[in-house]
Amino acid sequence: MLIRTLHETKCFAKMKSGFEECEMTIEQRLSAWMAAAFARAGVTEAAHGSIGVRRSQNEAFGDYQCEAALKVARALGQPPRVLAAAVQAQGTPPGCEPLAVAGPGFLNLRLSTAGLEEALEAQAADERLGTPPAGAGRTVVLDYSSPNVAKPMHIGHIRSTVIGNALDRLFRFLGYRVIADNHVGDWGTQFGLLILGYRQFLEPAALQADPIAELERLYRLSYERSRAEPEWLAAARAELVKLQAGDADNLALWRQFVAWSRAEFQRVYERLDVHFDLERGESYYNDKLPGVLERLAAAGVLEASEGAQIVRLEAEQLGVCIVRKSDGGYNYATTDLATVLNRIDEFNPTEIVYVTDERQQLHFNQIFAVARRLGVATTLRHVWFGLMRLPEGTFSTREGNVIKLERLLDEAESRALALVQAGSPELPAETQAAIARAVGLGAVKYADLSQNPQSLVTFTWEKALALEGNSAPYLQYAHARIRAVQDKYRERFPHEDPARFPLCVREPAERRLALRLLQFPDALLAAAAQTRPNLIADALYDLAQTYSSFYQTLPFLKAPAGIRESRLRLCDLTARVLKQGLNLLGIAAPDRI
RNA sequence: GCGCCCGUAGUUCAAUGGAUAGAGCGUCAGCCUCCGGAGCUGAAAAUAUGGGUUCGAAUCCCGUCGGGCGUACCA
Repeated sequence: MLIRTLHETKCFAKMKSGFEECEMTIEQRLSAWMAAAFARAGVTEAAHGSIGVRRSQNEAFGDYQCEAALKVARALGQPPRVLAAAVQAQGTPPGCEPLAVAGPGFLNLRLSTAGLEEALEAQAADERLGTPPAGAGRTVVLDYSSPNVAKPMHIGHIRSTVIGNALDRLFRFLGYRVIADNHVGDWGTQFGLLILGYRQFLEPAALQADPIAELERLYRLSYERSRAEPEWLAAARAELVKLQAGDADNLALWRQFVAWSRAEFQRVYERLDVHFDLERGESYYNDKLPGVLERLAAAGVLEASEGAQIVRLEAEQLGVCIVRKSDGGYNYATTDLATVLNRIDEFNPTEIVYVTDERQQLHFNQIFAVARRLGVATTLRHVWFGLMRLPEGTFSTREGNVIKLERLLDEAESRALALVQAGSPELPAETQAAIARAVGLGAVKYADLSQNPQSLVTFTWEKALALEGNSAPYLQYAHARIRAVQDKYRERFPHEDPARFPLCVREPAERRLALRLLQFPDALLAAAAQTRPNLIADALYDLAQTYSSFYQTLPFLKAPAGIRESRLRLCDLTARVLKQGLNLLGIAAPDRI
């Protein structure tokens, strides 16, 4: 598991004595207290399972709630409210008001004003905004994006890239050592067709203008012909065999294809602000494939069937996994196994995480099962996401209904630019363009990251480019507005420093904001544990909404001295959380938009 | 056929088995003498369907209907 269980986290926090306050989130601290209180009342986690608190959905029920009394009452033969009352009698958690027993047996917790203020001061003083180093000492290899050579990156690629990159940033922030690897599809049967197509149909002018578009066209032509002419297909296979045997001409051509593609990918990654530690394509593992077969044979799991070499996985309901084709060639299962083994040897990771679409579930389940047969103990996880499709159906290179990723980004930027020009005509054009890039790109990324990765998404321009409501620009706007307030404060009170004043949380709007701020670290832990960046997006949107309401309700600059500074500090902390959260999603938060 | 996933307001999405199912867009009604209206406040509006488990189900189990994906040599 990426994130330890709550119990383990508690132990971890205790080991680092002296830092307890910073090593645990509010929710973890209250959960630990609650588990101890239940233990004193005779109910242990060992006997009854994990006991903790969760944030309340409804503020009428306090800030946090515990429903453990309801869950274990039956096993104890006690009415839940009696048990809850017994826990209530154990005392009051630090920083809280006395426990309340409510409804059928809920225990409701409300942070005291002093407790809230103290926790907020600690968060404000912490560069990491109160986030525990949950990944310290752990290594994760993160495999994402992985486009195919000779094909343009289209909007179907954005999910793996953007979701994977958000997880990448999140894990790093949590203290993991992350090895982000772009497992580019640069080897395989498509190259036979491509080489043949290149020799037959190439238009040099088109190649010069846009190499990838031309390669894609060549591939499509060659593919179509292969379906009609068996001889063409056979010729393509022959070119592939030559390539794999190291034929100099074919190898040179292949290298050129890869180079063109990589240049194009790189251009997109730069725009997306996505960076990898490794970009090992499938070809990297080419010479390691025979070794995989040897290991499988040595483990006694290899079997011949219909001319192919397979591993039977019927026991796991996973069918059979072909590791060597009947023509002697290796396939992607072999490559992925070699990749697993290589990553373990080289990086000794705690776990390896793959971010791909849902269609590869069976494939990875097979790979993981075979790896276990080879004695691999490393945690292997497939984080899959739903396909992206168009209203009229699935993308298909052959049908030519793909939308290039770069076109989407261009469109996003130009729409954002129009807004910036209208809203901030006084800014220099260069600044406007930079803001438009941040806003447009943010909108595109956020559209993907703000929903559950596993849901199937239907692409629409309207949704992908939303600039208001639950969108990145809304968050960026909230952030920029805070920076403007701070500027104005410095202008009017040049000799004051808000940091010298305590935070006070008195008004309901302040209290709500304070709670949202303190819940940010828990959202990060949940997002990592569930590998769902949308939990970060949800928390940020909730925070920004709460902030906007706070902003409308209470005066800052016109508030009495002291209150004024406290509110400025709340603004500052909100801006920091928004900026950090957006950064984890790969979205910039400019000071002006 | 078998396997995986999904059906939530008009629409696009939320909701770690918990209390009154939340948002965006759209619709309707309000809010700029004040710190940025890309904003705020309010209203109408939803768990496909039938059973079951549970103190409690959108969530877990079974059936039905509807949709997506996969299912031996593409990756």
